[in-house]
Amino acid sequence: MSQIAPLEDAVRASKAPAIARAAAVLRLLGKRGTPMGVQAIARELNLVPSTCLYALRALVAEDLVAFDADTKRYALDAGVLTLARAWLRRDQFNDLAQPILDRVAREFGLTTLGVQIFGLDHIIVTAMSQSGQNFQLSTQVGSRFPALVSATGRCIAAFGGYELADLKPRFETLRWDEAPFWDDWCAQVAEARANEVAVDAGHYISGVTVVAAPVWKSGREAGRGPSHALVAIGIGGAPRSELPRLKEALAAAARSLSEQLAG
Amino acid sequence: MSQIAPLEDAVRASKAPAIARAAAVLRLLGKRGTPMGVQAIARELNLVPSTCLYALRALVAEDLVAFDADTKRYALDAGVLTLARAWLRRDQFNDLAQPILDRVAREFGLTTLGVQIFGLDHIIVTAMSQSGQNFQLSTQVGSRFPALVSATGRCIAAFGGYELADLKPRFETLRWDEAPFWDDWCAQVAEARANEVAVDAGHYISGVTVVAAPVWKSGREAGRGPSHALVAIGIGGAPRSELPRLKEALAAAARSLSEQLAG
DNA sequence: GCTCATCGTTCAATATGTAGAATAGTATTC
DNA sequence: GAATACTATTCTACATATTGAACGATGAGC
Repeated sequence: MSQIAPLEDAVRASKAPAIARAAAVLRLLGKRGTPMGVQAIARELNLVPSTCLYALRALVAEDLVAFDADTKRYALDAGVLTLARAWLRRDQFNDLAQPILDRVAREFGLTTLGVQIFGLDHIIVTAMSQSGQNFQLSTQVGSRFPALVSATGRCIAAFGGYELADLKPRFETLRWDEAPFWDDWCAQVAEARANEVAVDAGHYISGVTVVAAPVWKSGREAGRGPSHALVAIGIGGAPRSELPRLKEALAAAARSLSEQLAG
Repeated sequence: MSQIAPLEDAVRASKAPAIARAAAVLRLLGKRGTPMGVQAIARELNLVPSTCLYALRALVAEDLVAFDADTKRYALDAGVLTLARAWLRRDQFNDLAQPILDRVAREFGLTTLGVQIFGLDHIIVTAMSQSGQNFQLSTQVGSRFPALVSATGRCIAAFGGYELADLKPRFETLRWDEAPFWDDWCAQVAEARANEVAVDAGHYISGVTVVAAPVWKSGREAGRGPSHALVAIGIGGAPRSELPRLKEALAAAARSLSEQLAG
C-alpha cells in the first residue's frame, strides 16, 4: 500500500476498490495541501479521470473534500476533523501515554512522542509533548514515517518477529541523513532487543538523538510485535550525558504503560 | 445525507457508492467510540453484511479502521489523524481565525469557536479558544451540529439566501432546550440580517448565551451564504451586561476576517 | 481572432463490485 | 452436552461502477 507499486495492488486486491481510491485521494490532497484539479489528481494516482471525478464527487458529498466551483479545484475539508476528534477521544494508548510523555519531556527538557506502529509499513505520531525550552521540532500529531527508520525502526525490527535478512530490501529503500551500514544496524537492533530501548544517534536526522521504547497494547504473548512506542527526541549533544538515564526512564515508562494496557 | 432517509439516497445517487458507505461506517464508528462487529454496523446503517465486511476490510487496509482479530471488532484507527492534521495545517480560515478567537475569548472571559458551514446540513467546529476562567464547555474541535440551530443557525438563515418559509420543515426537526416559536425565530433572523450578528439567549442550551457572526471566505458577491462563522459562548447571565459590546466586537472581527479571506 | 492544448465532464459497453443465500464458526441457553 | 441463536465469512449471478473515448469549455500562444 506504500512505496513502489502502491495503489493498484490495493485496488485489485480489495472487494471495494473505490475505498482504496478514496483514501489515496484524501492522502494525496493532504500531502499536497494546495488544491488540485481532477486531472492532476488522476495523473498522480494513475487513475482514470472519470473514475477520479466520481470519487471526488462522492467525497465532496461526505464533506471530506471541498470543491471550489470557480477554480474547479479540490482540497481536504473539515469532515476529516470530525473523525480524528472522535478517534482521539477514545484511544486508550493516547490517554495513558500523554501524562507519561509530559513527565519525561519536562524532566529531561526535550520533545517526546507517542507513536502507533502499522506493521512494517509506517508509524503515525498520535501524541506529543514539548518541553518548550528547546526548538520546536517539525513533527506533528498525525505525521507518518516509514516504519524501519530511526530509533522506532530498530524497536520494530527487534520485536516484530521478523527475520533480519527479510528486512534488508526494505532497509535499503529508507532515507536517512547519514544511513547506517547494514551490519551496524543489525547490531543496534540486537542491542535494542536486549535492552528494550533503541537509540538513533544522528543517523535519521543528523545532530538529533532519538530514543524509542516499545509498547504492547494487548499483552505480549504470541510474539506479536509492539503496537506502539514511546519516543524521545533531543537536539544536538544536549542529551548525551543524560542518555543512560533517559534510556532507562523511557524503557521503564514503556513497560508500565504496556502493563496498564494489557488489562 | 443526514436526518431521515440518510445513507440510501447518497448511495444511490453517487457513482461511487462504496465511498458513501465507507464514510458512513467511519462516522458511525466515530460516534459510537466503542468497537463494533460487522453485523452491528451493517444493521445500524442498513447495509448488507457482506458488503459491510468488504468496506471494513478496505478501510482496515488503509489504516482508517483498526481490526481486533481476537474480538472481531472494528474501531477507528489513527489514519484519520493524518488527514486531519494535514487539513488543519492548510486551512486559511483556521489560521487567521485563531488569534482573533484568542483575543475575544481573553477580553470577554468566555469560550469562542470558529465553525465552518455546510449549507443547511450542519456546521463543524474547526477552531476553539477557552478563556480558562469559566467551566469547560463540552464542545470540541471537530464537533458537528445541525445548521439551523442556535445563533449560527440564525446567521445561516439570514444570509444563506433561502426563503424563510422553505426552512420551516427543517426548523421543526431541530432539538432545543427551549425551542423558540417560529415567529419569534423569524424576527431574530431578520435582526441578525440587519446587524450581522445573531444571538441565542438560552434557547439552544438553557442558561447559555451564544453569539455568532457570519464570515465569507471568498468574497461576498453572488448572494452566496457565509462559509464560516465566529461564535462566542457565555455561561449564565455573565455576558448579559457586556452583550452589546460583545456583539459589536464579534461582528467587527467577522467583517475584518472576511476581508482578509477575500484576497 | 484563430489554433492548439488541456481542462472538466458525459456517455455507452463491459468488466466487476454487490446482494443474498449458503456455510462455517462461536457463544449462549436449557 | 446438545441445541439454539447468534456471529463472521465465502460464494455466485446479476446489477452496476468503471473504463476510455468523445464532448464541450476554457485559456495560452501566436
